Order: sequence, then C-alpha cells, then structure tokens
Amino acid sequence: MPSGIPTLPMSEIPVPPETPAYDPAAVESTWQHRWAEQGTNSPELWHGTDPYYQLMMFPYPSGEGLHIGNLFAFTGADIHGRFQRMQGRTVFEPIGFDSFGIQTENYAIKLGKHPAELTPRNVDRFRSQLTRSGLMLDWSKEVLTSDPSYYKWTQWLFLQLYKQGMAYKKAAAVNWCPNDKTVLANEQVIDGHCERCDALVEQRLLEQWFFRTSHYAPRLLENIAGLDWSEITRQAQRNWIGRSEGAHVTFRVANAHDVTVFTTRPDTIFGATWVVLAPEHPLVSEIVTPVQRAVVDEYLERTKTQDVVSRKVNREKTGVFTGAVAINPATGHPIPVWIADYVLMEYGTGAVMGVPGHDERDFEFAEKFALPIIRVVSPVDGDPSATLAAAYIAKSDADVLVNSAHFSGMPVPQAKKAVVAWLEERGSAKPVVNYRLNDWCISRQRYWGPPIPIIYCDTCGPVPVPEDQLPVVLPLIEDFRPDDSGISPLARHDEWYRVPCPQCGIMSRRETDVSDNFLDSAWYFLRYPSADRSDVAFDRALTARWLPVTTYIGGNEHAVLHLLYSRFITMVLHDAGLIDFEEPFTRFRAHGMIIREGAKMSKSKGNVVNPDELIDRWGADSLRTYLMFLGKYEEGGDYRDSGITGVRRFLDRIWASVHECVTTGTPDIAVLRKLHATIRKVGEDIPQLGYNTAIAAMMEYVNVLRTNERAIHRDEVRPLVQLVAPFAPHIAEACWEILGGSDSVFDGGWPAYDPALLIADTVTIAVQVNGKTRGTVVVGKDATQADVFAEAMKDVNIAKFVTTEPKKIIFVAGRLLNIVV
RNA sequence: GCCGACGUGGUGGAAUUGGUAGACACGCCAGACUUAGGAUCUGGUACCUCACGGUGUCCGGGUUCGAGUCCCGGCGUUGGCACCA
Repeated sequence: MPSGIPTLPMSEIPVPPETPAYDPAAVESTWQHRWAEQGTNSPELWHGTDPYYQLMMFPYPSGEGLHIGNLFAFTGADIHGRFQRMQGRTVFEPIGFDSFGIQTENYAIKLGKHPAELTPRNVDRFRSQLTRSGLMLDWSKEVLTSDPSYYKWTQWLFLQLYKQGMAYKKAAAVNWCPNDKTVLANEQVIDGHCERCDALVEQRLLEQWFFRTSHYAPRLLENIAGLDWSEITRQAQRNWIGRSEGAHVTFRVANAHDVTVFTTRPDTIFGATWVVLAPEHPLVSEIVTPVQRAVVDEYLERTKTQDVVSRKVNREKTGVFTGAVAINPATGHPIPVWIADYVLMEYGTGAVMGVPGHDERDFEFAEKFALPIIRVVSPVDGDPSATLAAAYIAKSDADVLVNSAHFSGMPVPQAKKAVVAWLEERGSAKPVVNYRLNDWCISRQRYWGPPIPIIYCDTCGPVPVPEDQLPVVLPLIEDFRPDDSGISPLARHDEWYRVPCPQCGIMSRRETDVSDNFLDSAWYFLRYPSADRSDVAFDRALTARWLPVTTYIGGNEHAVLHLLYSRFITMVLHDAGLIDFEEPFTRFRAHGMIIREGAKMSKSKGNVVNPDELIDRWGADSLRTYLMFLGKYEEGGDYRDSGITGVRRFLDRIWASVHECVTTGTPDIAVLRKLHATIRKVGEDIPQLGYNTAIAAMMEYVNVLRTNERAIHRDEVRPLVQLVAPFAPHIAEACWEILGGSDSVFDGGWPAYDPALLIADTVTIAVQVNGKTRGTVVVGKDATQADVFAEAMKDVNIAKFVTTEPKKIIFVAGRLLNIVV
C-alpha cells in the first residue's frame, strides 16, 4: 500500500460500538416526519437566494396508485433538485395532480363511481406514496386541477386567449370516438384509432372551440434552436410543427374563381396534368358542371360518411372529375379539375396540382384514371423521353428539368426558385412556407373538466363570463356519463346552463362543453409558486423570480402535445404582456422508460411491480437508488427483482461504516485519493443525469473503504454521506446526524475535492506491440517515452515480441506506449 | 416513404470521446464464519486452449501505429412524422 499513513495494527483498533441494524422503515419515517415538522422542503420563495425551479411532470392520480415509472421519473428529478440545493441554491420542487380529464372520468365510469368521489381518494393515496418515497416536495404549494381554486384560473386563461383573438369557434369535422363518445384532437388519433381505447374513429361535424396554435407555428419552431432540451424531444417538436417551403400557384378556372394549390415542387409545374381539390374544398360546388353534378354529389356523400380509417389506412385512390377545366399557368394548356379524398383540406390550401411523373400519389391517381404522365425531371445523363414506370423522385441535386420550355436543363434546386419567380412575374405564384401544425381543438363533450366560460345570448352572441364571476363551477350531477348524442352531459341540465346574459340580462345559455385536459396542464407550472393565492392566477413578481422553469424532467410521451401547448400558452401570455418570457422551460430532459423482462410494464402483461411492496421490503432509499442504477436515466432500464439487493448491500455498508468509524488517527491517504476522485466523479455525473455511473463510483469507493481490516476514519465517510444524500436522503440524514452534523445534510453544502489528491505519483501504462496490448508497466507520473520503453523491455512477456529494431514508437503520456516493429 | 436513436459477457449495464473492452451490480463457482443461511466476509467469473497463445463489442469492407468509438455498405431493434402535396 503506497499510503504514507500506516494502518493501525489490529490490537489498537478501538472496539466499535455495537452497530444497530439498518432499519429503513424506522429511519425513513423518522426523517419524513422531521422534514414535515420543520418545513425542510418548503423554501422561502420571496427571499431565498439563487432560486432554482426543479419541475417534474405532475401525475394523473390513477386508481392503481403510483407506479414504478412515476417513481423512476420523480426520483431522477428529485436527485437533481436535491443536488442543486446542496450547491447552495434555493430549490423549489412542487407537486400537484392532473386530476381533471377523460382518463379520470373513464376510470370512474368503469368502477361505477362518480369522479368527484373517486378523485380525493386517489389523490390521498398518491400523497402518501409520494411522501414515503422521500421526495423533496413542497406540499404547501400543491395544486389540484379539478379544484375550483385551480380551474377558476384555467377558465381565466381561456378568457385571456379569447381576448387576444387566440380562441375562436368554428364548425369542424372532428374525430369522434364512438367508444369514449367524445371528440378527439388530431393528435389523439393514431392511425385512425383512438389513442386511449383503440376504437375506430369516425368523422362528425360539430361546433368547436379552437386555439390558434397555427398562428405561433413559426415562432414555436424557431425558438427550438435556442432551447436546452433533449435532442429527441426537439426533433419530435420539429416534426410535429412540420415546416415546408414551397409556393402557392394559382390556376385559372373558366367561369369560376381561381384555384390556388400549395406545392413544394414548383419546378415540376410543366408536368402538372390536372388539379385536384379536397372534397370539403369551398370551391367544389361552384366549379362542378351540371353534367357532373350527380356523380360529384354521390362522391361527396360517400367521403363524408366514410370513417377515418378507410381514408387513412386503405389508401386506394378514389376521385371524380368535376367537369371544370383549369389552365396550367406554365404551359397554358387546359387540364381537368378533379376531386379526391387523398387531398386533405386541413393542409396547405386543400388543393394540389397533379404531377404524376414525380409524385407517387399522383402517379397512382394517373394510372387509375388514365391521366397523362409527363416527365419533367431527369438525371443529368438520363433520356428525357424515357417512359416512366413509376414516379421519379429527384434524389440528386444534379437532376435537371426536361420538357420544361426554357427551364429545361436547369438543376432542380435552382429551378425551384426560378420557376416561382417566373410565375410570380405573371401573377400566378408566390413563395410560401407551410406548416403542418393545426389549431388546437379544446372542446370536449364531456363532464369532468372545466366548463368553458362562455355564455350564448340571442342578442349579444357569445359573451365571455366576466372574470369576477369565475369560476364557473362544475355542478355535481349524477348523470355525468357521455352518450352518443354528441352533446355534453351538462347540456342535459337546464337549471345549470340557463343564465342571464352578462351584458343584456336576457335569459341565455352557457357553453356546455368543457375544455381539454391538456389545457389544465399547459399552465400548472405558472400556478405553483402562487398556488396559495386566491386573487391571481400567478403573482407577477413571484413569477418573474421563479420562472422560466430551471429544469423540467418528464417523459418523452409528452414531447409533442403537453410541451408544445405549454410553450404556446406561455407565448400568448407573453404577447398579452402578462409575463416577461416566452419560453416556459429553459432546460428539459426526457427520462427513459422502465421496462421489465424486456417488455413495457402493463396490467395485461402482469409484469407491473408495486412500489409499496418494494418500499416495505427494502426501503425507499434502496428503491430510489436501485431505479437510478438500472441504466442511463435518459434511456431507462430493465427492472429485475434481484438487482435491488446489491443496492441495499451498498447502503448497509455505508450504515455500518458510519457506525464503526473513529475520530482518532488520520485518514488513509490511498482512501482519501479514491474519495476525492469519487467526489469529483459524482459531482460531474449528477448534473448531466449520469446517475448510474455516479452510484457505481460510490460503490467502488465503499469497496475501497472497506477493504482490509483497518479502522475507518470519520473523515473518510462523512463526505460519502453527502454524496449519497440526493439518492438516499433518509439514511443520509440519519448518518449525518450520527456524524455530528447539525441541521439537514441538504443544508450542509457539497463536499469539495482537493485537486492535489487526484494526481497520483505513479501511473500504469499499457504497452502494446503492433497495437496489441502485451502488458503494463508502472512508472513515475513524469516518465518519458525512453523511461517507459526501458521499463517495458524488462518485462520478458513484452520484450519477446520486440525481436527487431522498432520502426516507430507511439507514446501517449500517462496512457500507453505502442511499439511498432 | 422521411427524420432520429440504438445494437458490448449468462443478465442490467461501464468505457476518460480514437488509447489496457467488460467498471459497478445481479447471477454463478469456490472458500471462511455459522446449528442454520435467501445473513456477512474473502477470492474467482468474456470465449477457445492443459498451457504458450489465440479470438472477441450485430454482419461485411475501409481509414489509423491503434477502432466498441470515425467513414462506406448491409442486417436488426426502437422513437417521431406520414395520402402533409
């Protein structure tokens, strides 16, 4: 042992006091009570220095209770928050419950209970589970989205959007889930099926409230570049917003309005041999010729009643000719105008030009209806007259236009601009950027949500409920279940919805839809600091002090909707002058998912693990640490029952070391070196969520600490207790107290490492011959290439491979020597 | 179809970002202490080989003194978008 300090001979080791067994249940309940009594986890929001807002995605309080996935997510966020606190920051780690919404309502229906009865029960269970998990939560700022004191402000928020012109009502074909009996947002429809229950989704036409998310599409996209977020999440948002550059091109139609199409390939216009409208396109009825009227009407009827699946999944092309003729603005040739449901009214202008030579869908359409196919793009050395057996999609920037008048021979990228410019001069095109992002439909024909605060008056029209009359309280009704009438359950209660108009006083009617559950969660982070205030949604000064959120941690299943809606709401509030920032989450990290035996945990697979049982058996500290040890936090991991024992042993050894340690003598220098290396490693890993490797490093240290029969010095364990504290807070507090720490270990700072102790006197250098490692040599830290080579040649197992004069020697100081022969 | 991530022992996973592959842990094997062990402690554990040694990070090429890491081409798993013009 290279230690300068001799270890004590056995006879001089003081007999350690009897070590009490580590009893997690006792330790954890003691400290949970103490934290609650002393308000340890409730920071001083007005005066605390260096505010750090550590946010975790609040849970929906399901009937099953907290599951291991929640706990994994929360623990990771909690460790990060506790670490920041130990760095001296004032950390605010709030919690609440997303207790409104369809999930809760459906669960209540399934149990035959009322959601208002079920919710408090579920929330209570969650509270106790979260508490016994040892999270540093500030319960004094809890929010509950289904409580009038919260949804009053959700309704207020709706009114702010309304005032800003960001909320509007329109009749829209909506996705109707026949099973949940509700309208679904586009994003809740997966391949034509309901995201929640997997039923086939149908189309229905209803009057709906929308938020103008599309208005913010450019900014929502541009700002992504400046966000410190997980890259997968940023990518998902970009895909969802879906920017594409192209042009609007106008086609003249005889005796009717012009038809404008959106295209990303204006360069292919010489190959456009028809124009096609979406069935819902407003120009359809105007354009159709009398001869074609009957067949068009029949087609419209067919597509209208068609369910979403046959449209989205069965992609056989259908369509009808309208009888109308448009003029291709590039060629001047007349081309037919068709109607087909492969064109979507929601995207672009609801009309496209058919370029069968260079678009797969158009090619199919041309084949089916025998429309002409013209090649207008070709590889440079290709034959412009070669027939097309399939759509040719330009793959190379070197592809050129052909059969395109004076543009023939021009490379595609250049032609995209040139053709638009040329058409623009003639007044038939202009460059545009189009976004995939649609407006957000927030109406729900359900019961368990905030009533939308609007009153319909026969004389005044839609009138917002005055802010001083909020909240519009959701009445307790027994017949809250939806039926397939398509109207909200509240619409069955005229005693509730009949109210005088706030403007003129005549008897009017409340809006009976409630708002989307995603609206509840799109602003909860603004509410937390001001949760105890009943006079404002959020206090302006407090908000300025605590927001934007410093670090937000959550699941990537919310990468698109929740995060995008939150960003949208924040932007609107910013533009309304109500807050000073336009992005709510400075830093966002997506955690991975916990799987078990290679599969996602689910009740149907029977592989769910119950955190309560695990805490009973092993303790919350062991469970927390084990969950973090499974794998990279941002990638998740595979849960196995057997693994937790290793972590428990690790904590047992810390417990034993704390009880056995002595204050006499001095710490062992080799142990100290390892300790300081560990302090550095853990301190570097935690901020980047490298929890698994941080734990491994601490385990390594404990292995070194407990090697050999020697007395462990207090100064060798005290910093370890601090390092492990974010992971295993209860045992750390108990150990901290035993070691004489006053107050909480979380207010005791973070140990510093001594750089001098990280520099070893000797280094081990790998010696390779022709790139193959043949051995190692131990040399002084400043050894030169010659020193190392000489040392290496003393080792016969290395020297025997060096039979001739080396051709070349590569030396990496402190690392390796490679001898090339 | 478009965009992205990943692929390492029996298992979960490490690897200072091009420098001793398999840290840490589970499991397994052996030993110690025990009336006992699903407790604790010690040692071993990628594969082939008695050994010398050889092989090895999905497969095939390449760059390099040196590749799990970089490049090209496949295969597989997985996430987002998708009749989006």
